[in-house]
Amino acid sequence: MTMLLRKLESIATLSDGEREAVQSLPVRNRTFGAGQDIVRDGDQPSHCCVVIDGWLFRYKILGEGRRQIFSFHIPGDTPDLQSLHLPVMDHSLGTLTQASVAFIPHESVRDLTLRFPRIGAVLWRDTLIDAAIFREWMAGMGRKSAYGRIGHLFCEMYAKLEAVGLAGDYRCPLPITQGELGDALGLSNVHINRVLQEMRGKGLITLRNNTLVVHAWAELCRSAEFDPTYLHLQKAG
Amino acid sequence: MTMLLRKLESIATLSDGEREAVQSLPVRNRTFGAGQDIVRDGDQPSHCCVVIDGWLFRYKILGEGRRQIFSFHIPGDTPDLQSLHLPVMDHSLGTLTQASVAFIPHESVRDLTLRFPRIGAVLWRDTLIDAAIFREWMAGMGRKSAYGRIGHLFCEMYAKLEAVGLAGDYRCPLPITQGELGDALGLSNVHINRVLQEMRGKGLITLRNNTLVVHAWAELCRSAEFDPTYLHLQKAG
DNA sequence: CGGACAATTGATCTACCTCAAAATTGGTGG
DNA sequence: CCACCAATTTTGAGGTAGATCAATTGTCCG
Repeated sequence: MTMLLRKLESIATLSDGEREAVQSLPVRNRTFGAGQDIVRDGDQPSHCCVVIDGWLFRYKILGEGRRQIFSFHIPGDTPDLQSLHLPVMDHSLGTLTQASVAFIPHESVRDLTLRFPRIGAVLWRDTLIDAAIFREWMAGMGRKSAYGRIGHLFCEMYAKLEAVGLAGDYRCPLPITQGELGDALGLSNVHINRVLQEMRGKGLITLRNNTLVVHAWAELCRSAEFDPTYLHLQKAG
Repeated sequence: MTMLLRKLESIATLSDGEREAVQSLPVRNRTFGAGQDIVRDGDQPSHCCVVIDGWLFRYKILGEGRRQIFSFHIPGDTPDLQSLHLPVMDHSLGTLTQASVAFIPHESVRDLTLRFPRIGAVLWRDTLIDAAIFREWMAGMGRKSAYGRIGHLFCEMYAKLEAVGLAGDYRCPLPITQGELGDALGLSNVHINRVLQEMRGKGLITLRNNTLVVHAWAELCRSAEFDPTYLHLQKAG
């Protein structure tokens, strides 16, 4: 459970007892290939999960092949905490890349939050940040241009990766296809492609081999109206 | 605190002790005119709030007069629980109509959740449903037509109002202007107007005097792809 | 009765979509 | 190491849902 611990400690400072309790959680690890579902819309999961390695994403299928992607998840994330309190899934969780995922029984997590309310608060807080990110995406889809939305997603993913030590130097992994970007941002893959070329043309970014390099961070943030406040990256009081 | 109690009991059955603890919360009531801010982007609130009467909404201002509305709130809602764990606001909360709002100090709510973890779980659950609604709006803004989005919002508001006894008979209050609908759904007020006329023309709905009447519920749900699962209206186990 | 706000209408424009094909890329087995 | 397959990216050519701008009309109150 090192990954979960690292995530929790990035959010709040834990006592020895808390740390030990987290480490003694009964965890079962599983690996998945790319493009597999971990939990499906309508399921009633009995476990929460923590991303150990690889990327996951949450999505929902609408009719006629339409798909909306809600979030991308990186190592340390707990993309499925909601099933702790909402028994039936209203969306799906799948892998973007090959991934290693740790599963913890709901019962153990509930017990943990009862014995250590501060850990409960940290997990609750995590789901609130999740919601804050949803709001930010909503603002993008409702009121920003394709250019602004794409730039914003790049800023967000870089900031999140950097915060857990998986990126730096304005360079980060980004194993997301243009089609997936479109389904996340409410755009077509064709239009994503054209806007990416425009951003490349301006020398703002490079995106190749699943790697994003931002050549002009300040300019990217400005044009995407990116303000990281909503990520609430600072530690909790 | 009758309103909060009613809301909590609509979600889970409370014990006598829990009920009493909720009722003895130190509450301060305030009334607001229409169009006033209750909490602003950047604030660090010290209280949570519960809607007693009237409608609220959450929103964020982007540049150049653009605004994104994230949610509408009706009596019984707790639109500001996130400030309990995220000290600085990343959006604003304002009134849509004249409204009466109850404020409870964060400290008291935290204390309540410590003494009665089940209440904490219910509140946490409430914020998770909030996030589920955000996801549903995202899916609408990303992948649905204006027609589908508007219809979906009508279904959602009716379902939420009906669940707390504020609507029935396919008729409900809806004190939302066409401009506000547009800012919620990522559309212009002009287009909202035209789509509403189309829905009226088909005999689907009536919307006048801040009152919505749905004449063909099943057809509206179908055309909006509305499935209430995401509202998680059933009581918690 | 007047003033402000909300709804409606008309005309024009454009950001982004759809469809379809071609070019690239990356992974795989031989 | 190469050839090949499938998935992705890229390009081109229309098409359209919804935006913008600017009146006009309607409605609600004080």
